Amino acid sequence: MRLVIARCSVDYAGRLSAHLPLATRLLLVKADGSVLVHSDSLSYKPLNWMSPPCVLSTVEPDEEQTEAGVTEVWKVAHAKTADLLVISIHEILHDSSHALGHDPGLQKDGVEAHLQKLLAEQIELLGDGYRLVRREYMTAIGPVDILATDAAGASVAVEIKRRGDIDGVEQLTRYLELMNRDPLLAPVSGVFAAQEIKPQARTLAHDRGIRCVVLDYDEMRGLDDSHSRLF
Amino acid sequence: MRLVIARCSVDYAGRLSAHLPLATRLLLVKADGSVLVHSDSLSYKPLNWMSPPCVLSTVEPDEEQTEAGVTEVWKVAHAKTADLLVISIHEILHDSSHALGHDPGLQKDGVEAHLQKLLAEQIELLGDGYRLVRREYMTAIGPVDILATDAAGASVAVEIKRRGDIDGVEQLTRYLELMNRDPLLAPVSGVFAAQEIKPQARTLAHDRGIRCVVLDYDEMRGLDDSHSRLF
DNA sequence: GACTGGATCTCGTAC
DNA sequence: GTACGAGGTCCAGTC
Repeated sequence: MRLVIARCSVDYAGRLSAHLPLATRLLLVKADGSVLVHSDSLSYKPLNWMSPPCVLSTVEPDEEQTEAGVTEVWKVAHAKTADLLVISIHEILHDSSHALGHDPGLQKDGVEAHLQKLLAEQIELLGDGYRLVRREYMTAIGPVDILATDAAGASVAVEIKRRGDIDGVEQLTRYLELMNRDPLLAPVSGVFAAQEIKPQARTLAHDRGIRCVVLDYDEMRGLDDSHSRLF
Repeated sequence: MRLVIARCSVDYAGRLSAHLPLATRLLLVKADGSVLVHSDSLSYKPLNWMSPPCVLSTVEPDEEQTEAGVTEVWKVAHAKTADLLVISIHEILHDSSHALGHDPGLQKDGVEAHLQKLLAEQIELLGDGYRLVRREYMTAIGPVDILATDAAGASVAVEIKRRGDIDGVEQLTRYLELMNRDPLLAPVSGVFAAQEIKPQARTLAHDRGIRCVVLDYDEMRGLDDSHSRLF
């Protein structure tokens, strides 16, 4: 990764035309050749950029550009499309390169895993007297998201999805079939819990005697104190 | 703007939970307090970030963290929501700060200006015998995008929009009223040109005797050679 | 490979 | 302020 702080102007021609007047900015050249132009505010999104695969070439400024104060011109061309990013550099204030190595990448515990954790902690949301047996209860065909017991002590298998679709109902149905063959567990009833349940999924679930529960993620997060552990 | 290259792990808790295992990354702290975490590939989007308004505080690692090799912990808290980004730094390999000053921001010559330029160059798209008089033809209430003449030599005012909405038709109507009072120009007919024209706008335009022309941006760009000038 | 839908979407603009 | 639509959308999944 190469970090350059430079006074520069930038032109982009591709799906649109855009221009950045002369100012001091960060030029970020990544190992894959991609280039990002960042200003000192307005986070997240670069002012301008070129996505990989692309090729950076440095060329000498022509006479006109030299007179205008340009010392160096970067041309970043996309390898497949005609997109072109031209960075006209007037002055380089900082230039350093760094070997970062491979990045293992982002792990999104994401919403489904988080919902599972929250619901396990707030299992009483399913009804009075409900108690958690365990998360990720293992069966021969895979783990059930949550195994609980109701007020009468009967087993309840819970399948959690962010968006409740037919697939999720089918999945829960397979678990229920299998678990109901186990005399130690049977009878096992099913709960299909999701932030949003599609009408088709709801119909199918009801048809199979599976209860549907819509989860209010924000409210559950509000009740939860786990993210305060980071403080 | 502060640039830090560091071996670090990152945790985010907010609208979702996410974790970045220990690796070497770029930490970018902007003047507005926002923080971006970038890896050396996969351009454009940071691996993780915190948007302004937010507050960065540096805290000492606790005993457990120190034993794990953490030398410094950054906590970036959003000012309004409960979003929190925690960066556990194991080693700082580079650290520099730079005053960038204000950025004039991106000028999207964008599609409308580009369409205007292209249509001026390809004015015959409006019909055989059409000729360009000038772009940005000035009137008392503002510039008309394009003034042209048709095959008979009569004046034609062209309003160009990316998306043709009712507003654009109203705008062109005002220009036409004004220009038709000028005996040197009158009679002036109107053309409403856009990549996409909404049904309501089309109806209104036809009702006022204004012709609608849908522009094929890609095709016009294909005929154009101006963006090749950048090469 | 094309297609589809989600996103810590972001970013405008109209209302 | 909120609501709606577009984005150089990006991105990951599926067909």
